[in-house]
Amino acid sequence: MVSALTLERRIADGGHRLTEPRRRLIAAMRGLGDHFTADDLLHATPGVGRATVFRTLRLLQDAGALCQVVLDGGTAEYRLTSGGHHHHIVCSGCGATDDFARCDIQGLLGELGRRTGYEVQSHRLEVYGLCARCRAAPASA
Amino acid sequence: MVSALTLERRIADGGHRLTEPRRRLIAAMRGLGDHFTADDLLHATPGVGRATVFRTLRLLQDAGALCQVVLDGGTAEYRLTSGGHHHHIVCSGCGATDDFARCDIQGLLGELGRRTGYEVQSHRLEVYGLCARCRAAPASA
DNA sequence: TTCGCCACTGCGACTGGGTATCAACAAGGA
DNA sequence: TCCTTGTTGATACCCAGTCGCAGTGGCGAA
Repeated sequence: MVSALTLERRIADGGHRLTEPRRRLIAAMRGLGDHFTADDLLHATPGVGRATVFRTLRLLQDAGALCQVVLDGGTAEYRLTSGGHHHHIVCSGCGATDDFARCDIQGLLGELGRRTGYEVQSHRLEVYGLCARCRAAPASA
Repeated sequence: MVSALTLERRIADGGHRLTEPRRRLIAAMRGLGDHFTADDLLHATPGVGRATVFRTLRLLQDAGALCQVVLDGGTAEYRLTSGGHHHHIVCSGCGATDDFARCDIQGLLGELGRRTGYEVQSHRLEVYGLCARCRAAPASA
């Protein structure tokens, strides 16, 4: 988890202003925990406008402090991150997410580039499964 | 590319009816070529309702004859496929897509499962880059 | 060939997630 | 204190996809 201090510093370091709505959104993100939707955030910060929520989400994404997780059904969630190249493993039972940074598929990507003629630039890898808690209690939500 | 005959047989084999709108949608998919959006399909089949387009897309996805490709920006396109586990490499220049079936990341997934406690069930891998044609003519769209 | 069931249809309203516009506001440097 | 300009909330809009429903037509049975 990324500390709120770091988040605030990232905003300031990016030449952006540290306004009251942004502080409240950051606090709400910490309160919401591991993963949240834009709608969760919207409800957690009454008085902050819808557009501001999405603008701040994009700001933090651009700053590398937040990333979007595509769930199995195609819906999007957000997750605070310490930045850098990484991927997600998502629990299809409870929606919990985890990061993993190691993705040694460079060999695969290299061969793919040679075979298809593409110049590979980036990739997106999402892994779906059941977390330990959901495996222990399959009926939980 | 999958032949229209195969598509029609897949629908019939699944216990579904081969109706006129479905025939027209299949013909349009062939005409649209490699990859298309729901909107392309909608415009290529005037008179066929919006809901029917999406219902038929889902039907073919369920039948394994069609797959959804998530582009770099998060938007979705569709692509006829011969089925089976595979992934996509997408050109960020012209939007062309290619399949690739080989994805030897079982080692990575296995280690990931052990380390995180997840029971890995599935994964989604999309690779982005520039196709040979776009590399040759960078200004093309 | 006709009949009848029910899967399928088009329509149109709706939803969810996100963006655009704009006038008013406020952070923070001079 | 003033001023610039980045940021704000409200609201309308967009896009992709879904839902509900009454009418239609595919296709197996008679």
